[in-house]
Amino acid sequence: MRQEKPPTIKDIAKKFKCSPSTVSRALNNHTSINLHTRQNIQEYAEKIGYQRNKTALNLLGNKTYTIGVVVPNITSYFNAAIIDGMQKVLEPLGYALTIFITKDMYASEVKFIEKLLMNNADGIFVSIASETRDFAHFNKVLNRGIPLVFFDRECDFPTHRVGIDHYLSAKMAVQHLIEMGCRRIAHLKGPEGLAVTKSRLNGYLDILKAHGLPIDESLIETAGFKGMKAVFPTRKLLALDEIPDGIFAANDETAVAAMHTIQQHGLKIPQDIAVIGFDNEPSTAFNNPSLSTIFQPRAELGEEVAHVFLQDLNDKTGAYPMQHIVLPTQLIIRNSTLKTKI
Amino acid sequence: MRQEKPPTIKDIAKKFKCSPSTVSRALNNHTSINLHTRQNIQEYAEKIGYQRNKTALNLLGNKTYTIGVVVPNITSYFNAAIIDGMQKVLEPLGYALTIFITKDMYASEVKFIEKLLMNNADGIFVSIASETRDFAHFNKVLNRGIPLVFFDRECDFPTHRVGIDHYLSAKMAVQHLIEMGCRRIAHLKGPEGLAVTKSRLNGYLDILKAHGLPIDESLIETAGFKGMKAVFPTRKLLALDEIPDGIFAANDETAVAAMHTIQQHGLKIPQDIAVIGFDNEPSTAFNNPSLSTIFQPRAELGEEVAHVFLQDLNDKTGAYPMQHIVLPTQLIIRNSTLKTKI
DNA sequence: TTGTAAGCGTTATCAT
DNA sequence: ATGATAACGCTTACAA
Repeated sequence: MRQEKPPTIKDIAKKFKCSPSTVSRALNNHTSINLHTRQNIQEYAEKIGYQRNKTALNLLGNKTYTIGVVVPNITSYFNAAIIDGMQKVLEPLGYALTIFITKDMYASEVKFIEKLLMNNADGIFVSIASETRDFAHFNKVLNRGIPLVFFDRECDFPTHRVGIDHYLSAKMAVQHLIEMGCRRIAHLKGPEGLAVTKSRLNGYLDILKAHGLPIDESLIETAGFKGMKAVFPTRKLLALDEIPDGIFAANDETAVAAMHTIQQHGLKIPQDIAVIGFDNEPSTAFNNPSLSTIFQPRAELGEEVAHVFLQDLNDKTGAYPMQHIVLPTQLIIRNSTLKTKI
Repeated sequence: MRQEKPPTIKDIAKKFKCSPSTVSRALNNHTSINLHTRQNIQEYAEKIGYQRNKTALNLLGNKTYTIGVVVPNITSYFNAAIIDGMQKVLEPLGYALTIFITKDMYASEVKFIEKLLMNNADGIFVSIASETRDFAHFNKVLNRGIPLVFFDRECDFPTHRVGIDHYLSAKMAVQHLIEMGCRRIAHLKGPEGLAVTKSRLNGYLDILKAHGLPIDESLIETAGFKGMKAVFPTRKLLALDEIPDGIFAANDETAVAAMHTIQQHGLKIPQDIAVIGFDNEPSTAFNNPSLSTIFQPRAELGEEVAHVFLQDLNDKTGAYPMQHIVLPTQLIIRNSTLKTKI
């Protein structure tokens, strides 16, 4: 059972006492090959379960049909759904997705890009690690002419980008809290060092200013993207002399953790404190209370990344312009912010 | 910028006016090569950013350092965390994980296995699709001597398997409900056609019997693994003349959806109905009330899969015995079942 | 210490 | 209609 080497084109050639090239052509259904032998060979190949060796093809054609996806994590619904969207578009075209998880570490990111280069990936999709400050490792990718697409997380590097408008979306979220009557709105920020964290913070600040509301530094805490990390910052908010009456959280995970912490504290949501999240993970509809949030079109994000890649790849002139695609988000109003009926 | 072909060993050879083999050996640090030229070549290679072409290596060595992971989905935290565990063990050893998402479709599963075979994957890990009844597509994998490891979902096919004891875990969960005073316990089953669904159902049935509790068919509903799909079955339970006082859900997602539905109905958890889930997704600790559940060691599951693969691969005799690894689960008691203090 | 040549599996070009 | 050969990038006996 072990050891059984897969049959090659040569094995078939021997069987038919013909040359490997004949077999190759027959298998590729070349009309130049005698219909009879062609069919015979095809049948036999089928019978013995012959399969083209893709590695050999790769070496020849310089195309691997492999795409590297470098992400901080895949356990967040958001990233998983994006990958889902990528596969939906790319798999039918014969591409396989190779996933590398950086855990937000710069060193891993660099290593994975190197690997992908060695493996001759046909394309590379990246959601930048939060640790990453230097982008030199991506220069090689560009120099090799490999399509490189960044998604979700923003960053300054001259390549394709697919994401949403974090600044605007933050504004939408906080604007909604204001409309619900909140006047003392806290922000549980995402991870330090991420451009999107800054963008959202700016959205939060600007919309407060626009409404003439004061900025209170003590209402701004860093919670990251993990629920566990949000508990302590939330407690700090609840320990303030004047507690907030609304919270804009970095994502749904932190929002849910914040809600739990608030409820543990004996306060009511949204009556005492309204909470809004970010992402619209499916489970948030089932929270108690259900969570208001900003919907990100994650599957579409993934599909769009794939499309940009394909267009770049198919562009013969090599002059495919850099894409910067921004998909619209959506305010989802549920019970966690519904202080008054609207 | 485009087109820049990656440098090959030949390019370096030309530069140094030596043969490709010399370069190859120098790059591999063969002691037979003059230390001086060896270093020169290495430096130059480094300088121009030379990287071995892995495709060529693959063709030579018949090893791709690629592992195919075939899963129903990656958006469930559970599967994502398993993949995480796999990467943790395998990536440092140079393996890359290629992910294929079947969406529980048999046809996709077959197609992906074919692909993986063509791509000369070094190993294949599978969580079987719920549609799959026939396992013929896996025979080729075994015949080619490619290590095949099934994980999570149970099924009858003679290959390695890594998972938990679903029967026993279900018993644990329901036993707990009984201990909390539940006497009319409903079961929201997982997807039809899955062996684990049956195993858990059997656990549920057997433990009820063991406690002398009656089996009521109307208390057994199919909810699948998706929250949305659990709402209607839960409503059916709530519409019964005699509603249940406890629910054992297929997983946390359905448990949370069930809780929400129950609360919408004006009932209290756990006072009116206790609810227990399965998996222990991190977010469930933050639910209101927090969700009791069965913890599955998902990361360890993934790591164990990787270890089994490695052992099989390294076994020169080809007689590595079939592994059937069962990892222990754990009852996590939270507020959704705490009718009385314990 | 270094070069030559064969080979991994396939296809394309050029002959025949 | 089919065969021989070179090529893809690299490694490794075997020679020198």
